[in-house]
Amino acid sequence: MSGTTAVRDARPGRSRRQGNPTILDVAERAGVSKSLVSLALRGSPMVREEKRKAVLRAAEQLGYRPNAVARSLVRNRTNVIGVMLSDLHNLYFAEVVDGIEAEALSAEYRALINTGSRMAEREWAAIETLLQLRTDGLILAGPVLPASLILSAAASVPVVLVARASRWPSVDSVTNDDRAGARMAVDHLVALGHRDIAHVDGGTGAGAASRRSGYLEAMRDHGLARVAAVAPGTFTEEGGAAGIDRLLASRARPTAVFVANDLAAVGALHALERHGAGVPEDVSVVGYDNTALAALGHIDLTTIDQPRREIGATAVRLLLERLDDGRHRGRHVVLSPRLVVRGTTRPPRGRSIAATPAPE
Amino acid sequence: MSGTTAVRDARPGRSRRQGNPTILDVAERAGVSKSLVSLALRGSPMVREEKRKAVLRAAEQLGYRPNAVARSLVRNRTNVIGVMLSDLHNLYFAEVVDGIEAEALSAEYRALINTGSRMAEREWAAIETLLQLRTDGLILAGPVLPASLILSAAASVPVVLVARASRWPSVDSVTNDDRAGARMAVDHLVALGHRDIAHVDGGTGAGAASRRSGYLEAMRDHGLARVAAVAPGTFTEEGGAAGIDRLLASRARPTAVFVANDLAAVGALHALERHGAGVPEDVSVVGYDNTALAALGHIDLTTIDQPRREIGATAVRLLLERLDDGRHRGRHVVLSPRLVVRGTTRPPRGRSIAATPAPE
DNA sequence: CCTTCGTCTTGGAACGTTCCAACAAGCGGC
DNA sequence: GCCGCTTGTTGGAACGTTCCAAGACGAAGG
Repeated sequence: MSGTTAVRDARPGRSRRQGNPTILDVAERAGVSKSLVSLALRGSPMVREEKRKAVLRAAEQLGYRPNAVARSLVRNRTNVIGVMLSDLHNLYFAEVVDGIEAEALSAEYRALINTGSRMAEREWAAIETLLQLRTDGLILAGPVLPASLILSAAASVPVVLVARASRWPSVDSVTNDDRAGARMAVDHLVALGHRDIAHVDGGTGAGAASRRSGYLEAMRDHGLARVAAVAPGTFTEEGGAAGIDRLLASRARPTAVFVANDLAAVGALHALERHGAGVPEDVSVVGYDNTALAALGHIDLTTIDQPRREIGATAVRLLLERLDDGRHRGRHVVLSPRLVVRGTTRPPRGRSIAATPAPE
Repeated sequence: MSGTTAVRDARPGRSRRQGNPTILDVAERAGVSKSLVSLALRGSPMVREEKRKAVLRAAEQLGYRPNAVARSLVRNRTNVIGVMLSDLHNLYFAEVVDGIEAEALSAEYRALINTGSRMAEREWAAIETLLQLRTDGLILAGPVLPASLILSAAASVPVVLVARASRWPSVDSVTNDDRAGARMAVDHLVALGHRDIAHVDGGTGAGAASRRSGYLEAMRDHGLARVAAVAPGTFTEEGGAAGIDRLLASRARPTAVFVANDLAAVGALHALERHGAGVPEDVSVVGYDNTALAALGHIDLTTIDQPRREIGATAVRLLLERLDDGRHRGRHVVLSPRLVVRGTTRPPRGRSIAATPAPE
């Protein structure tokens, strides 16, 4: 216990006091070799208790912080999962990221997010950055990139697609069963007594095609193929409003509308209001995604919920399967949606309802 | 031009065909030294055109991708700005990040995001990760961390606070002039003819205190101190609704309410509806933040806009000042908000209005 | 023909870790 | 009194870059 008479100035010239302290500074102060410091800090059982304490104390005193860059270089592994988010403004992805982070954390990985503002070029730049940083795997959430680029990324690192289907063996994917979700929406409306049910679709948006065909299938199955009507729209507020405008311009007002996502549904709500149609008295509306928007009391939208956290968690698990278990076959997971009934749907006028009829 | 008879198998044993190609593989294929490859790829003017082409071609053929990890290690600089986002679910930050990315990109930096789910502990973990990755600077967006931890991060890397004020010289900050914003809201309502203006506040949320005192000051300046009323709330939908409930329970209905943020304002809208008060016929409502929510046609909320992109861009610029110019004094930038008039405000009943009076 | 000077090009050191083979010391067994 | 084993500890090599001092090679100047 001779105290602080450490080896200290072993190197006469430069005293190593510049920049962040390294493992060597810790070693010097603790009076051991750099290797032992490395061992001790990583909690190896091969280190004598006494030395471990000395190392920990020295590290603490110096404010030592491991250099992940150096570590990654030698280990050839970063323990980082790169997440390319096509759109930060879409709340849908926020919860997916929650799932990603939780699952990654529990496997000793960190998630780093880079975004691509819905532009293919920016998305590729984001991915390129993550690849150069040598992230161990990549999760692409809602990319609008051409498939060729996705495949080229997958050539150097495991890639999982979220909210975009993949058929390739080298790229896994996690998607929602949008077709089934659309059927749920129609089934719900039919069960309430609606027959004249229209659809405002999402154009070329992710999942829009499946939702459209799910709608058409369900209508057919209920013997309503003849009244089925699809108005073109987009996944935006304006798209939903424009869809309603077009719908009402071309035909009699339906008693219910299934809109391709929540944001567009809110646009539809507003457009219906403009056209003097009350929701839900005159027209019932169903959205899709169950975003925070739908849950607002002021909007209170019946919608289809996607298990977003689960989607994110699954994406990480798929990545880890390739990373840790060395899987090579492609896996394409499809998760099931769920109907969430709120205030924008009710039986059409003239149909009684089991519960207390609305007073007004 | 003897073609492809490259030096190739200089190393007899291992043929270097494993993992990603390195600068050495490129050098071998191009028949030059690793140093020249490094120079050529970075666009040095000291490289003869002929060799540059050879290097570029070899790199292309091998699918070479620079290893940012190795580069960072030797340069002791990553060219990465770490962004700790307290809450991915808050759309307010999405646009701040847009500003950050745009500005960072134009300075040859990339932004990497890590999130902290509004929990101090998670936030610190996120920051620690970014520090271990040796990001060149840190932007903390809306942190709920204790100041001591912020300061300890600032000891090793430049730190800029967004949406949280700093007085410390070692930590810069970019905030909005919330006090001025609140005054704008009150001024607008007073100009419309309102006198009985209440406030639902944001509790301990970021900026809530300034907004509250801005409201009180403005009321005083207009000689309305006696009718000023503050109902406690939070920055959530429920908080806004609860604030209205409390307000109406304790006093006569005001003709206008200024709510501390948009989300709470939407909650207030819903609560007023519940209480049978029409907006804006009976009560005018002003929110704060001008989130996408406020702009929805169906909500159409008058609100105070913060220059979010500008806030993000400014944060990056502050960081670069420390990084490139070596500034050491603290800078605390305060940006000005702007009133956005939409459909939830109008003159109180009985007051005429210059424009066409609403027909109903 | 030898210097000197520019223009290119090169090998070696460094960055801060981890990994590995090797070593030191103690200890029991023969 | 040496062997082998276990338990700790160590220095050197490696990871893939960048940086730097120095080398190669002509061309120009004496």
